[in-house]
Amino acid sequence: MIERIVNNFNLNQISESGQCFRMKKNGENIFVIIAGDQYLEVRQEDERCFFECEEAVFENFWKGYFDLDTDYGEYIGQIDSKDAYLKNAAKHGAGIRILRQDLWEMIITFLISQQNNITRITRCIRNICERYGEEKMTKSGKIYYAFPKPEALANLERAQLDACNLGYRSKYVISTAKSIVSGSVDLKAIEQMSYENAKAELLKLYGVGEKVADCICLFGLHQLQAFPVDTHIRQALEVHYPDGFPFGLYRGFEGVLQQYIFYYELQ
DNA sequence: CGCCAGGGGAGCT
DNA sequence: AGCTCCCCTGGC
Repeated sequence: MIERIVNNFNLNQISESGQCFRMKKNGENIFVIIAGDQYLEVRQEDERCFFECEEAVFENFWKGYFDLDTDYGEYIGQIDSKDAYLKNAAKHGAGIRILRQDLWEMIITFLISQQNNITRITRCIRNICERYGEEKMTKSGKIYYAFPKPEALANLERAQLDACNLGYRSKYVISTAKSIVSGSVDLKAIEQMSYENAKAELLKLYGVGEKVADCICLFGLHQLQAFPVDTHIRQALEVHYPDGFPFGLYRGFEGVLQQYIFYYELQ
């Protein structure tokens, strides 16, 4: 078990901020997170965090996954002192971090998220993992399921994904999986691209529009300048920034502020 | 180019 | 029963 003191890190807020749908609260301060083929339990007591894993796995995977080497206070400190709304939003969600999640998982996750709610998105993801992801076992004998590989989804019939509760999003997932498997869209290449180029490439995928592409850039590529605009964000910006959001003040970490606003508006 | 119906329900009040 | 859901595609 690894013990760490971390500032500006709150698993409750991260799990509620709607960026990760494979993080489950499992008791008062205990969270289970599945990422790729890894399984982790974390217990959090304010700034004290207890990660149930080996040192090497923590150093090589989870530390990066939770973005623990980044000081989010640096971002919050740069907020315009005259902007009371944004300051309050950041204060309210100061424990949020932008996780470094897998690109492929984020593509499918945010295809499913469109015109959908958190409860159902979580259920959809669980369904496809349990049916089409590889079954794994922890050292203590707990069964869990990895995220299905592109090949596993590309060969499905629409009805099989309909049964996972995806609705009309089934055809997007199958078509996108086919594009990845065939190599017409190259994920390894996208990981090396600038934000603009990566986004343009993602927009080639059937079912990926402006908003979903930005979510993928932010959560799957850690492109912090991506600023996904959904109906809630649009409304919030119209109310609090009638003359436009001051993107120029926050170059390079716009997406972090987007998360603070999104989480703030959620409450 | 702008507009908007339709997709297929399920979750929440 | 009605409204919403971190929308995108395709047709006009």
